[in-house]
Amino acid sequence: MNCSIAQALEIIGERWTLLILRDAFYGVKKFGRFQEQLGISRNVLAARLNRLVDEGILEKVSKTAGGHPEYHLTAKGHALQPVLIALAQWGEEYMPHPKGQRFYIVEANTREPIRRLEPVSQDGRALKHHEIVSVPGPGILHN
Amino acid sequence: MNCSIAQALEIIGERWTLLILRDAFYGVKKFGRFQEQLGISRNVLAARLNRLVDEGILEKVSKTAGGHPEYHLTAKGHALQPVLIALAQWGEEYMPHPKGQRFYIVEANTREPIRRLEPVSQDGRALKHHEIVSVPGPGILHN
DNA sequence: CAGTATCCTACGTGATACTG
DNA sequence: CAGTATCACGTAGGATACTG
Repeated sequence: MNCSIAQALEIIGERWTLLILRDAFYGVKKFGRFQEQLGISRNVLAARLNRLVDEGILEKVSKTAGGHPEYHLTAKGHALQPVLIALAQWGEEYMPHPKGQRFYIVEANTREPIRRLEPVSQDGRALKHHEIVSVPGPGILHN
Repeated sequence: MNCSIAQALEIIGERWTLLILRDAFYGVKKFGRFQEQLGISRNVLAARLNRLVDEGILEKVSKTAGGHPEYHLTAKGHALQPVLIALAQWGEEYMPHPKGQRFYIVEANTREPIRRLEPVSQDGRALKHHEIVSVPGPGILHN
């Protein structure tokens, strides 16, 4: 399916994958930490990590201080942050915890919550969902 | 798992679901159109649509002009647009089609491409991935 | 056209045991 | 600790036939 969303989901649409990446953004790097955080079985975790390394989303760093390998987000991996933020904000808004926000995504320096992620025009105006359309480009037209 | 990302994925993490929603954003409303667009089997499509209606993401409208039911995005559904945009932009950037962009997401009026989705601080500064952290809120602390 | 019901298969997942 | 190998299970998915 020639669609960037479908292509993206081919990789990160697998179960567990986005949760692994969520933890990676939280700073988790070691196999065992992922495993205990997620409660995922070891073989599946290994498969997912390998896949993410193959796709260039994580980088396996073998020569670490402790002698144990670590998994680091690459630039391609870091570029997924908006996806996770969008998911988190949607989840907080429409499936809230009764006691309030589970997490605040804040600016590291000021500790101020960031804005809700929203589409903006080139000149910086926020766009409502009906002000947006998608139009075919060369990648679709020339098959 | 008490995490807004995990909660969100519980619903929209199922295979096909985000592709169904992508088509819904493209304006697809009828069962048959979804089916032919996606090449999904009818029973699975029916299950997914029902789930999305149950979750308040789609609304089933039975009294239409043609007499056939339609599925419309609700506010909760429209709120997922940033997720899809983030996925699409990531896919276009890191898994590009050799002939160029498959789609441009543009402002409806001007036909100008929108900006890349990015986290911004309250006062509107763009934030790099390392300038962002997430801190626990009441929904986590009080279990 | 818009589903539902049934069957069958394949794959994803977890549990466990094993290795370096 | 960081995996790999194997097995056993459940379920998601497609195909097909049927219904209003």
